[in-house]
Amino acid sequence: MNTADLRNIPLFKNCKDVFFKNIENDTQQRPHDKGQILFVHGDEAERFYLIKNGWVKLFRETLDGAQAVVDILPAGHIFGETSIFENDTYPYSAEVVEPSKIQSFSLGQLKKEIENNNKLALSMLSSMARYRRQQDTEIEHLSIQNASQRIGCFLLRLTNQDEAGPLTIHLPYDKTLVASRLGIQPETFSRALAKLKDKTGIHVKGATIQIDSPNQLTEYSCTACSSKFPCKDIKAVK
Amino acid sequence: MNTADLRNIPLFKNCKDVFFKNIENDTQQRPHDKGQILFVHGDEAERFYLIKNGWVKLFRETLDGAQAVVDILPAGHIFGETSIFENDTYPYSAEVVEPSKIQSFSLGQLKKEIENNNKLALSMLSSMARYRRQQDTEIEHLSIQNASQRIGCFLLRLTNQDEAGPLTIHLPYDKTLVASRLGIQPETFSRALAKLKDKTGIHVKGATIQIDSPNQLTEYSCTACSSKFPCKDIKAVK
DNA sequence: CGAGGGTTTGAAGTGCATCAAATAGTGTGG
DNA sequence: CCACACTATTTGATGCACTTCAAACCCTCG
Repeated sequence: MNTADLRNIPLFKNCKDVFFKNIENDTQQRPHDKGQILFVHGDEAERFYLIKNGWVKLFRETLDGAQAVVDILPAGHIFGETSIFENDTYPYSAEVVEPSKIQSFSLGQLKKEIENNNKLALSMLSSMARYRRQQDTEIEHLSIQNASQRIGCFLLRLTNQDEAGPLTIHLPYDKTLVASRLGIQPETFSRALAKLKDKTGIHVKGATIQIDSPNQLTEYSCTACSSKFPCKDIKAVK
Repeated sequence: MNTADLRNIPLFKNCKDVFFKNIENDTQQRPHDKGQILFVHGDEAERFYLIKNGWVKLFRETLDGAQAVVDILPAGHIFGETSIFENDTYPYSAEVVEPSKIQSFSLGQLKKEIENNNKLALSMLSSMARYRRQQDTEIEHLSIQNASQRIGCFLLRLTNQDEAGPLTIHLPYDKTLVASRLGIQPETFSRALAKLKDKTGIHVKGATIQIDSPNQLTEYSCTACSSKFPCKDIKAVK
């Protein structure tokens, strides 16, 4: 895969060359190691980021050290861009979870463009609405689904949600990370996945999971969700 | 209190008289009884709503009957307006929980205005960003705070968050509703509130709660939250 | 091969849900 | 103003789900 480009982000589909020229004028790109913190929740925000390749975890942390994972993003995604509506502070912390190449851009430029380009403002509204839909669903899942159902739901959203027949998927990142993404402890994740195996006949071998009957999985998980499957809006990896 | 008016909604602060004239051209208002359903998640959305007085619960429901409360809104709030970014379907159901007067407006008019008035688009972006902040916090609370901490947090967000001394508040609606709002069962709510009483020295008498030491409450609840108190952004009743 | 991280398993404890029933509170009609 | 009906809230008893702590296992990679 080629590295990601700002021009391919749906959010910017209505932006003209001038915008890209301007914003690329003030850009930085560098490789980051696993574990590196890009910024911390509450930091003053001057730049937004594009993942050229790798993975980035967005999270929030409490005083007593507990962590809530907001999202885990793959290449092609931007983050930190909403800070312009958050008093110019980052609404979460960002940590690189795989060796990654990450590019950053000026938030000021973006802000200027949004204020003058109604099309961009509308795109941003759409993208925030999509995010909102996902968060609403996330809240619902946290309060209604049990651990196994959440895992099942996550697996289904990793598929293209079209095929009825057997299919094989790979977890996009460590089980521990998947667990944190779903608000589950690693130990519980392991046990809950075993339970899911019992209930839905999936086969697990390391990070590879074979789903013989997607129906059985939707039966098990989507019963405890208000969205009807397929739910392409709320993919596990967007 | 007077009944709420569209012109006082922050979202519309940058709209001209023409807009209000147009939109008020196509308006309906009527009283609703407790328990009435205004629309259901997934319904085609043609109108958005303003609560003139009363209370409205927004929620989602799963196949097996479980319910996740999205929010509970007082007079002066609009809802359903984001449907224009959700394929013109409502992203939640709405139920009147107190006898209420509710006014509705054309989503088409709103959409037209947003597409032509960049100021309005920007206001909407701000308002969606605020919502997003609240949702992020909600997710964090659900996965990190225990029931008593969530209640404590809720109580604190009912206050004006300024005074250090003793203060008295009233629950804005039934304890059962508060419980559902916080994703807690009524029985658990009752017990968790009792526990909170022990831990923080608050006094509870019906819907009236006296907080002798707000500090003790923040100590107890805000330790398990990533936002620092005061957190006026994420009020319990907005 | 050995070190280290990721993953699983075991044992025990905690918190919340559930079901059932008692109690408090509110509004109604007599 | 009282008794009744109905709802909201509390209390008790029990079970299940998830967490925690500890230890074993497994896999990968130098």
